[in-house]
This record gives sequence, C-alpha cells and structure tokens, in this order.
Amino acid sequence: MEPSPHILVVDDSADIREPLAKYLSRKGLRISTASGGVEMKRLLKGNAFDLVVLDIMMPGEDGLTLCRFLRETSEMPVILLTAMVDETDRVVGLEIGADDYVTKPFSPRELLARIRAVLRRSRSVPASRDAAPAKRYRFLTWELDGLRRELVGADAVSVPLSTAEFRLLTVFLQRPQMVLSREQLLDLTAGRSLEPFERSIDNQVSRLRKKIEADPKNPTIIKTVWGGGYVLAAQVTEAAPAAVPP
Amino acid sequence: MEPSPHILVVDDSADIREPLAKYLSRKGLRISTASGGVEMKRLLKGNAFDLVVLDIMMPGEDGLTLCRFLRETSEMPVILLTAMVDETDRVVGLEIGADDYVTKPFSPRELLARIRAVLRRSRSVPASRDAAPAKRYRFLTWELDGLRRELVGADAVSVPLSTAEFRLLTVFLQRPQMVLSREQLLDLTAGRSLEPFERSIDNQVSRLRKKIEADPKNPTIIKTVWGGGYVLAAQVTEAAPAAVPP
DNA sequence: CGAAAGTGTAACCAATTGTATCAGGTGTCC
DNA sequence: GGACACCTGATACAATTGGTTACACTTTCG
Repeated sequence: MEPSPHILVVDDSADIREPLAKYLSRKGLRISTASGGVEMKRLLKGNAFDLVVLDIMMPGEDGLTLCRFLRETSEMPVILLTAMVDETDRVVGLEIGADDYVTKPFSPRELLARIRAVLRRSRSVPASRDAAPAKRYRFLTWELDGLRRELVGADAVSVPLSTAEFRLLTVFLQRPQMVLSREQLLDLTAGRSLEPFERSIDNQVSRLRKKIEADPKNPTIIKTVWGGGYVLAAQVTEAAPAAVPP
Repeated sequence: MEPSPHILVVDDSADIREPLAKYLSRKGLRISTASGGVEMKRLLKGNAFDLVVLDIMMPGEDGLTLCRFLRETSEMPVILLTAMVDETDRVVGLEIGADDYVTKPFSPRELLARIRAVLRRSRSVPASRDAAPAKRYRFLTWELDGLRRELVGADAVSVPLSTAEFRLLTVFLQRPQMVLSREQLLDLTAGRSLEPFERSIDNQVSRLRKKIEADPKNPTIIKTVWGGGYVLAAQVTEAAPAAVPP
C-alpha cells in the first residue's frame, strides 16, 4: 500500500544517469534525473523525493556544495557517488552529512542495496516532537491553518476539508503562481506517480473548487493551464502559526 | 557565544563508540565516552553533560537500568540506542523517560539530528529541578499531568483516563502535527505490531475522542488522515511537572 | 468548421473509517 | 468464591472518502 520511494539521481554524465535510472525503475523505484545543480533545484520544488543520489564530481556547481545545500534546506537522505578511491571525499561527504556513499565504479545492485538500507533507516518510527514547519497561509478571504488542518473563511466559519483536499490545497499554497502538472500534484499529495488515464487530480481540484471558489464554474483561485496542469492564481501570505491562547 | 554541548556516549563496543565520537566531534560537539556503567558514573561526577547517548544492550549493568538511574539522579536528556528487533525496549525506554531513541544500525547523521532536536527542546524548556520523568502538556483547554496520569479540563474538572487512553494521548502530545500510522501508534503505545485486520487503535482513538473532543463526530483535536493514520492537530506546550506539596 | 485532445464533474463503487455492541480478562469488595 | 465494575480487543455494520468511469463540454489546430 505504501507508495514506492521516489529517488532523484543527479549526475552530469548521461552514460551513468540513464542506465541507472532504467535499472532502478525496473526494481520498483520511482526515478527522476537531473544533470546538474540547477535542474536538481528545479525538480526539488515540484516534487517530493525520498532520497537523492548525488555525483560528487560534476562540472559547474560541485556535488559537495549541492550536498551541503540539501542538508541545509531539507531532511532528505543523500547518497554520494565518489570517483576517488581516496578517502578524503568520503570523509568530507560524511562530514557534510551524507548518509552513505558508493565509490565508482559501482554495481547498480550495490547502489540499490544502499538506497534500500538508507530508506529503511529513515522510515523508522518518528521519534518525538520536532514540529513540522506547519504554517498558516492567507489568500483572498481564506486562511488555512496548517497546525489545526483547518480552513477558515472571512466570516470565521471553518470549512471542513477532507485529507486529500487539505493536502492539495497545502501543496498549492506552498507554490503560488507555479504551474503544477498532474504528475507533480499527485507526487506531492499522494507520493505516487500518474497512471496512464488517471483523472483523480482533476477530481480533487474540482472538489476543492466547489469549497473555495465563489463560482466554481469560473474559477479564479485555482486556474487551469490547458495542457499543463493547474496554478494557484492568488496572492498568498504566510502567517505565523496560530497564537497560543493564554 | 554559547559553549558547545557536551555529550556523553556510553557503549561497550569501541567499534561504535570511537567513530561516533570522532564524527560528532567534527560536528562541533564536545564528546566524552564511556564503555559501561561504572565509567559513566565516574565521568558524571566530574563533568557536566548536556546529554547522554546510551546503548541499551550492554554486558554488565544494563542500559535500561542506567537510563533509570540517570532519570532518578538528574535532568539530563537521554537518547537510547536500541536494536531494531526489540520493540519492547523502545516502549520501555520512553516509558522510563528517555527523550528519544535511535535504532541500530543508524547513520551518524541521524543520531546527530536527534541529538540536536533533543538539545533544542531541552534548552527551550525552562530548567526544572527535582527529577520528574513525566511532563505536563497543555493543549487547547486541556492539561495532561503525566505525573499523576490525569487529564484536567478548563474548568479544573479532571477526566479519568484509562491506561491505554493515557498512553495514546501521551504519544500524540509528544508528536503534535505528526501523522502517525496505526502501525506506529500501536508500536509506540503497546510495543507490538499491527495484525492484518486489527482495529484496536481506531477504537482507542474513538474512545479518547469521546473524552476530549467537544463534538466527537467532528473531531478538531485528533484528526483522521485518510489512508495514513491520525494527527494531533493542536498546539502543545510543555509545562513543568506539577509541584508536589510536601 | 470538424476532429482530436484535454478538461469538468456527476455518478458509481471499493476501501477505509467510526462506533455500537459483545466477550474475555482483571481487579475489587463482600 | 461470587458479584460487580471496568478495560480492551474483536466484530459487525453504517458512513465517508477518494479513485474510476462516463459523458458533455472546451480548446486547439489543420
């Protein structure tokens, strides 16, 4: 029932990237690839990955720099691909906070084993506290309280949202003005990839519109991008989490 | 400038102790190590530690015993290292008052993250003397007194909770805004794993809701995440344990 | 314009969830 | 020991949720 893990492979060389992606996909993982830092960052915005495989030796933005970036911006596990037999890279890598490393040349099987090991570890029972970055978002007359999972209208009346609706709305609010494909939306809301003729996202959007649009037939908040997906076309301001009652 | 936190790592195996100490040192923590209970107690006398990392499985004086000892003699946060297999250990550990646990095998990075999380938490709570394994949690109009195992409402009326209800609520309060699967909840409350068609957690949640929700049919505190489990959707503040008049 | 592709949404249905009820277990008090 | 209170897991059945399907409607483009 669990969605298959989504892995991002970052390597400048297509000769490594492509076969690797193919192999890992066959093994039941969802794979996206990026050829460098810029592409990686773009993909990170629209998708929810469970792990990043990162080549250290890359032209342009260095792998270690990217690893450090990942560490600073997320909790995502990282596995490094290091070319050197030299220990320095591994040490530096682990120091920066990588979860594991594989030295090139490596067998895909070995990498797969490492990926599974790291995923297993990171999936263990959530320990304690460390509150999620739950925020509040204000848009138009609405306010979504991420802490209480509640949508409140101008008249302070709360509109009940189902789990899927809440997730979808959150995803949009975190990415205003960004066109999101159905594929990305499904990844971000449900962590799975789009099946050939799936229409579930269309339905969720439709259901959500009925709850938040003044006129669902002429949506002004969540707009359709023909052939592209949907956008949240409203200005969003992030508010601090609801104040604690004294 | 804040002095870097001083951590005591207690593990009988040098193969774990040494590299861990090295890694954590590089990350800016001050590390001392002990190979067992005797050495630990000796070090405790001469140093002020901010946190103890404790292996549960050790020859001689058992880790759980040492953890209990720490709880009785100090306020120091404890993170347990437990073997993946034994779920009971985790439950007992948290019950005894450990602040967190990490299951072996673990990545140094994961442990570091847990250490930082626990330190952050322990720093934000005003220090309180007198050993108290159980805390008090305030949420909405409620207050749970972990010491007396009592739930008190706004009107100072106490609502009696059964053992299972108390544990479940505690687990939620320690992880606000965190979606917990039935599997995880059962693990954390009873230390066992979910049988195929088990519904006991649903039942417990339902029973707990009847006691704490204003309208159990439309829960606002413990919300359902369809296909995912349950979340505590309320802000929680930790309070010092209630003073016991002598 | 007309076909093809893309989108909106009502209606349907399988899976998931809420909860009443039941039964076994445990502890208490005579 | 027996009666009773209470707790907790199992079971059953109703309600809800969300994916699927079908069909009408839109947009695009030759």
